[in-house]
Amino acid sequence: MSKCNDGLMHIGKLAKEAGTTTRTVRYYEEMGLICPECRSSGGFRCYSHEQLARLRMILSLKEMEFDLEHIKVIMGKREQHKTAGALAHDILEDLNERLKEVEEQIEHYKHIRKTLTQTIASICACLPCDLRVEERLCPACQTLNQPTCQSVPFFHSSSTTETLELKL
Amino acid sequence: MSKCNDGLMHIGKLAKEAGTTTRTVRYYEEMGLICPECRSSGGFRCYSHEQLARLRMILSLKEMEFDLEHIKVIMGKREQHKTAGALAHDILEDLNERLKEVEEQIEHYKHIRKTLTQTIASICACLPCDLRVEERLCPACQTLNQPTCQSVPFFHSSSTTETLELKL
DNA sequence: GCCAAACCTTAACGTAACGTCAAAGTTTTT
DNA sequence: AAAAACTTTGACGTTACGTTAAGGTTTGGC
Repeated sequence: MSKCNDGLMHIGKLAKEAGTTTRTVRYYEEMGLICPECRSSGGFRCYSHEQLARLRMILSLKEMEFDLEHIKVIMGKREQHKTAGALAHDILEDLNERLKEVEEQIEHYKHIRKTLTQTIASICACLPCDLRVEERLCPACQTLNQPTCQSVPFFHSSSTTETLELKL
Repeated sequence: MSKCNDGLMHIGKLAKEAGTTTRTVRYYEEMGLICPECRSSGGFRCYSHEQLARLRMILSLKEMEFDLEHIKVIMGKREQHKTAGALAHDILEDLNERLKEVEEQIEHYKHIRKTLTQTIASICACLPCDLRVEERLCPACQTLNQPTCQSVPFFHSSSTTETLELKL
C-alpha cells in the first residue's frame, strides 16, 4: 500500500530520526554530502537506514564543529583506504587538528573572560559617581588612581597589553 | 595645503589608527554606529580624534564579541543617563550578561574537547587493524569489548549521553 | 473512491560582518 | 603636470541553514 516500503523512509522521518530538519538534509544534498537512495514515483526522496547512519555521522562531525567542506573531505576518506587502520590513522589527523583548535577556542574565551572581569571590576568603581556624564574631570577616579572617566578610556589594564577602550 | 588639516583624518588613517579596515568603518557607518565629522570637497570622509576614540570603543566591545546591534544599543546609552554612576550601572548589566555567555562558551568547548578526546582514544584502538574497510566484523573490536567498527557507530560512550556516530 | 490532513517539491530571499573586486573620482607626492 | 596612493559607491560572495510561498503527493479515514 505505502509507496515507501522496504524500510525506506521519506525525508521527514529521516530528519526526525537523526534529530535534524528536512531543510538541513536537503542542504547537505546540495553540498554533495548525502543523497537519497531513490525517489518515489511522485518525486519524494527515499532513504535507507544506511543513509540514516551516514547522516548521523555527518551530524556528529558537525557537533565537533567541523565545517561542511571538511566533513565532505572526511566522509570521502572511507573510499581512499584499504585497511581500517590506515583509515583510522588518516581520520585521527583531522580529529587531533580539530582538538587543537578547540583548545585554542577555550583559551580565546578564557582571555575575553579575563578582560571582561577586569573591566567589570573597574567600572564598579564608578557606581557611586554622581558626576554628569558630560563632565570632563572625575576626582573620584583620580583618587582611585584610575584614568578619568570622561577624557580617557574608561578601563585601561596596566599590567598587561589588554586595553578596553570604554568611555563612560 | 592638505585638504585634511585640523587634525582631521581620512578613512584610511582612521582605520589604521584603530587597527581595522576601511571596509569595516564604512560598514559601521551603514549600520549607524559611527559617522564622519564631515566630508572633503571631493567627498572623502573626514574624522576627528573623538571619532577615533568612539571607533576604538566599538572595536573593544566587538573584541568581547558583542554583536553590532547590541553595540549600537550600548553606544546609545551614554545619552540616556544623567550621572556616570547610572550609566555604569546600566552598562554593567550588559557586561555581566556577556560574561555569563562567555562562560557558557567555555563550558561548551570543554564539552566538545572531552568528546573529541574520547573519540580519539577510541579510534586509536583501530590503528593496528588490518581488516578491509568494507568488512563487516572486526574481531579486534570485539576483543576490546567495543562495538565493531563497520556495522555500528564507531564510538559510543557508555558512561554519558554523548554519542559520536563515526563509522569507519 | 474520495477528501482532508499531513507531507513533500523546488525556488528564492534573509541572516552577520565584513572581504574582495570593479570602475571611476580625489589627493598627495614627485 | 603626471603618477602614485587614496577614496568613492556599488555589488556580489561567504556559512549553514530558517523561513515563507505556491503548488504537487501520500496517507488515513470514511
